[in-house]
This record gives sequence, structure tokens and C-alpha cells, in this order.
Amino acid sequence: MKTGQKSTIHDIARKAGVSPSAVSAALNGSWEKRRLSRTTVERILEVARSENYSVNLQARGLRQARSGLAGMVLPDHENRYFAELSQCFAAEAHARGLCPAIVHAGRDAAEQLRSVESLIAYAVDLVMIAGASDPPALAQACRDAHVAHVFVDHPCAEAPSVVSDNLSGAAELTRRLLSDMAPPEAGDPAGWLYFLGGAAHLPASSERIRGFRAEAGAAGALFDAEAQIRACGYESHRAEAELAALCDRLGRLPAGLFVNSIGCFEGVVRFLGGLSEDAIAACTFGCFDYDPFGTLLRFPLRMVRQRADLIVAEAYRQLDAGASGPRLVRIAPDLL
Amino acid sequence: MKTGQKSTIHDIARKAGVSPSAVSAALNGSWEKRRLSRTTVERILEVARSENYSVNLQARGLRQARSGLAGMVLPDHENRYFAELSQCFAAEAHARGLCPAIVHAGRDAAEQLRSVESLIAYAVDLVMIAGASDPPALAQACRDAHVAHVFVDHPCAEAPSVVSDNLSGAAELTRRLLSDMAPPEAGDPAGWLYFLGGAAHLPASSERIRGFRAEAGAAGALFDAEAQIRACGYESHRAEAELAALCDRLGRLPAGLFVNSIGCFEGVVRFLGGLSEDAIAACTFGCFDYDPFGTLLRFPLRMVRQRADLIVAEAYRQLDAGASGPRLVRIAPDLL
DNA sequence: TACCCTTGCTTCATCGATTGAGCAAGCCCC
DNA sequence: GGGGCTTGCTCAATCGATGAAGCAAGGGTA
Repeated sequence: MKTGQKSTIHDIARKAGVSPSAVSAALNGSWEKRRLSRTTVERILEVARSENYSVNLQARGLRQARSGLAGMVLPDHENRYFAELSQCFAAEAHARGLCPAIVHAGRDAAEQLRSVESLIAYAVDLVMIAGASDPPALAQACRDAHVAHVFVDHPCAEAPSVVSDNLSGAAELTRRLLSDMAPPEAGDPAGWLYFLGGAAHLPASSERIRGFRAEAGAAGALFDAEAQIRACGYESHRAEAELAALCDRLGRLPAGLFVNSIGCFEGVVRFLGGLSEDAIAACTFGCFDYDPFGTLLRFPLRMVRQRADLIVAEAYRQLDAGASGPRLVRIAPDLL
Repeated sequence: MKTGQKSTIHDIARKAGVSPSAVSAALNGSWEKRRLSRTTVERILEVARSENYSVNLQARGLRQARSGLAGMVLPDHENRYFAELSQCFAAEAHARGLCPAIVHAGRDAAEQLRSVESLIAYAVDLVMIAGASDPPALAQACRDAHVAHVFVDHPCAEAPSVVSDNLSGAAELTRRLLSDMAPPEAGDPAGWLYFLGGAAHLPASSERIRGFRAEAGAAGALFDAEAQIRACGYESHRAEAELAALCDRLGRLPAGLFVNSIGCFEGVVRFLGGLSEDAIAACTFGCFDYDPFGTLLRFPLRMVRQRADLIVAEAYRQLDAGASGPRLVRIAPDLL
């Protein structure tokens, strides 16, 4: 390596007095199958070590029509849940001897498609897609390229998908909140449980809303779905404004609040900043998401923690199974 | 693409009735230089589109001895600051037409080295390393491979590095906390300002401690450095225990607390959970790190926010400049 | 007519590793 | 001593894209 150039199997071959193919076999472990003698292999390895050789993975990948890269596309990392997903994804990729290539593609469908195509162009061995805006288009691109793919968080109707069990998670949280509250009565809207935040047209939110409806309905606590379910979007300030409007109508905080997502919850906490301890204590809070500071607030908070670890593990299992058709797996989240 | 195989420039060439090199030139934009006629190029592009062609980046990378990959190594993503770093890194890589390959390598030096070598084996065009445990070894590997590299968060003495200005950031936070507190007196340890958390042997913490010492010293508020500076590590439970011990000694919360890192702050908040409002109100809190929930706590908190965006931008600037020798740039953090 | 220049392509080597096919030497056995 | 087997390697094609060099046809010029 004094030459300043990376050494290749040809350099090693020359110095060891063998052919490049012998070097290749010695280095990648196929030497027994190729009947190289142990002494030759040791000589080669010795030279390789002294030359500080490292294989060119692009060349290998080109030859083998694979790359050893594991691709993941996700909107961003600011979200704790996505950060956890990517962390788990990378850990498992690593355990499989793959190199994780993680691309932040935002929420724009075209941008996500370009990211997936770019990963495909690198001949990634698999693709995991989180929070897809237009799942079918991405699935199509992967299918065309014969790349194993799986969706997480936001499912795809035409490909293997692994998501949190939003329905039962929401139902469970709802049940818990209702059991923590005084039994609501039809005539007293301030005593009801409200659902706040999220976008009803997205799968995750819609499932959570279904769970909320079903459970609240079963408990006789759903009096006016229109009023009780306020899917005002995911931005914190929208949630803040929505809650402010609600309090204005009710004359006080409602008895129970099911907040959909940690982002919305930030808005809620901001709003609560202006209220008295007593006013806050009269409300039971739940959030469908997790943040370590959630347990450290001045009021009790039930949180649903999505199991990024289990979701990613199951997603890899789907990839292993080679499934490419539609298949939706739901992973139960934890209630804290 | 009905064949089920990815099409190559050879396929396109055949269908367009030209040579593969003409296809290559047409597709990568060098056709004018190569004097292809516009009509031929258009025919080629038409065929390529209909074949749904996409270039094999491994082949291109092999030929050109580069990959179009931008590599980043970092310990993990659970930390908000690292998450932001990776986010900014990916955004800028993207803007440059590079594909970000982000590897979580943990804190283990050997593991980090393997990750860097792996990226090098993919012929990444640049490497950004955050939170390196053994910077010189990683720098060595990059230098040997002639790969542009830069360190962030944890600097390297032998390579370009960009870090937060921990010294002045800590000094500023210290000054602010002292101005928010009643002037401490030598005889009353409970009235002093304390520094909690971090590892004194790490560059970031040691700089922050220097900043704290200097500022507290200048303000005449450093009475017993040994007692006032408690770099008990980064884990939240260590900080919790340390604070508990301190309160035990003092008989109450100190008048001021400079918490080094958000993780430690979690421990602090946990401890505060057992105290009364009044006890907490008597203490002035600051944290060298940022979390959106920090502003939502029941007591005021000054936070120092590290500018991941500026750090990454400067790091890319160092890469562009082609510097490979030692060079340490400090980026001033924000005080909130 | 001979020469040069431009235009518009093609040919072929190349990047580095892999791998099926093949070859030479040595040994065994009848 | 000839056929067959094993051992231990080498040869050469291959993956797909690139680009330097070259070539043929046509136009212009002397």
C-alpha cells in the first residue's frame, strides 16, 4: 500500500505467485471447494494482510448481481418511532452481513419513488419502506426490479406489510382511559372522552379511530362521534388549536383525551401550560405514541408504545419468506 | 421488461440499432461531446424509456472508481442530536446527487472501524463520522483508502473535525443560570450552581466543564470545584443517583443545576418527580442539549441546542475543501 | 485527384472479483 | 504402461458501463 493505490486481487496474486482466481478463492472462503492447498491459502492471506487488502464490493456486487446493501426508505428521523425503526433495521442488516443504506425521502411520493429507484440501481438486496405516500408505485418499482421489499408503518395493499396493530392498540388505550375516568354521561359533553389528532384518510389513524369507536361504543361512551373524534392532522399547532376550541365549547378540559401521536401531544402540552393544576388533574390523558419524557410530566399519561423492534423483525421475516404478494401483519403495541 | 430481467445498455443498443457506447453517451449526457446526432439520441432515449431502463450504479461505480454513495457512521439514533445530524447529512448528500449510506456502529471502536472499512469497500465518495470512539484509527483507514473524511461531534486530532463550541456554549449557559439565581455565597453550598453528568475524559464534556469552570470562576461562584462538578457519566440513572446524593448532603435541591446532556436530564426529572412544587421552584435548571418537551415542563428550563444543521454544512465544506490534515472547527450552539 | 476535416458513429479495453471449465502432474491399480 | 482418479492450480468469460481510439462517409479545399 505504499503505492497509494488500493491493491486488488491481481496485485496480491503477483506478489504471492499465484493467479487472481486463487486469491479470490482464498479470500472469500471458497478455497476448499476449489481445492487450493492450505499452504497456498496461507501464503495468499499473509500477502493480503501485509498489503492491507480489502475487497472491492462494487466489483463483487457487479459480478454477483447483488450488492450486500440493505436499503431503507423513510420520511425522516425527527420522529422517535422512525428513528427506532431505522435503528432496528440497521442492527438486523448488520447481523446479516449487509450494509444498511438508509435514505430519508420525506413525504413526497415522487421523491420516495426516486429514492427507491436509486436503491434499486445500487442492486440492494432488499428494501424496507416506512411511511410510504404512494405504496403501489413503490411496490411496482421493486417488483419490476425483482428486489425483495416490505412495507412498514404504512402498509401496501399489494406487498408484504408490517404495521402496528393500531386497531387493538387504540381499543386498549380507549378502554384504559375509560376505566380511569368517571363514567361519561350522554348529557354532559365535558365528561366525555375525546380523540384528538391524526388524519382520518391515513391507514394508521383510520384504524385507531375504528378502535376508539368500537371500544367507546361498546362501553356506551360514544355519544356524538362527530364531536368526539377530532382528526385534525398531525401537526402540533393544529392539535393545540383544536383542543383550545374544544375547551372553549365545553367551558373546561374534557374528562378524557386520547391524543393520536406524540407530535399532537406536544401541542396539547403547550395548551396545558396555560391551565391550573386542578384543571389538568380533572382530565385523563392518553397518547398513541411514546416519549421518555411522557412519564415525567406533572400529570399521569398513558402511552402506547409501538414495537419497532418486533415490527422490523417481522418485516425481515417476510423478506426471508420471499413473499411478494399482499400480506398484512399487525404487531401489538405496548400500553404503558 | 417483460423478460423479467433488468435491461442493460446492451439491450437498449440492440433495440435502437446502435452500439452500447452510444447508449451510454446518450443516457449520461455526454452525447454532445461524443458527437452523437440529436435524432439518434432521441431514438435511444425513447427505447430506454419504453424498456424502463435504469443504470446499474455498481457497474458505473466500478468503472469510475467511485460509487455515488455518501457514507456516515454514527453510534445510534436514539439520541435526538445524532438523529438530527444524520437527517442533515442525508439531506445534503441528496442535494449533491449522492445516496446516503448511514451505518449505526454503536460505541465500540472495533465495530466502528469495521463499519468505516465496509463503507470504503463500497468506494463511498466521502465519509462523515460522528461520535468516534477511536478517531485516529478511523482517520488512518480513510487516509489509506484516499477517501475524503470528516469527524463531527467527537473530533479527531489528525483530520478535519467539526464540533459544537462546547466551551463557549457551556460558559454562556453558566452565565445565564448564575444571572437567574440569587448570588451564591461561599458559606452556603445549597446556594451554589452544580454541574451534573457527562464523562470528563471525553472532549465534549471536558470542554463544557472548562466553560463552566471559567465562567463560574469569573463570577466568583466557584467555591469547591470538586464538589460542584459531578461528571458522573451519561446514563440517566447515574445522574439521578448523583442528584439524590447531592440533595441528601445539602438537605435540599441546590440553587442551580447545569445538566450535561438530555439523557442525564431524564434522570433529573425522574428524581424531581418525588419533590414538591416549591422545592423545585427554588432551583434554576439548565441543560446542555435540546428536547421539545423541555419547554413543556412544569418549571423553566434553559437549554442549549447544538446546531446539527450548521455542523453538517461546515463538515461538507471541509470535505469540499479537500482538507485531510488536522483542523478543528467549532460551531456555536443556541441558548434557548 | 489528392488531401484534410468534420460528422457520427463503432470497437475494444477497462474497472475488480467471481466461477465454470480445463489442464498438468502425481498416484493407484490392474 | 495405460486408463482413471485426485490434487492443485490456471484460463478466460462474465457482470454492465465507460471512454479513448479509430474508422467510414461525406464535404470542402488546393
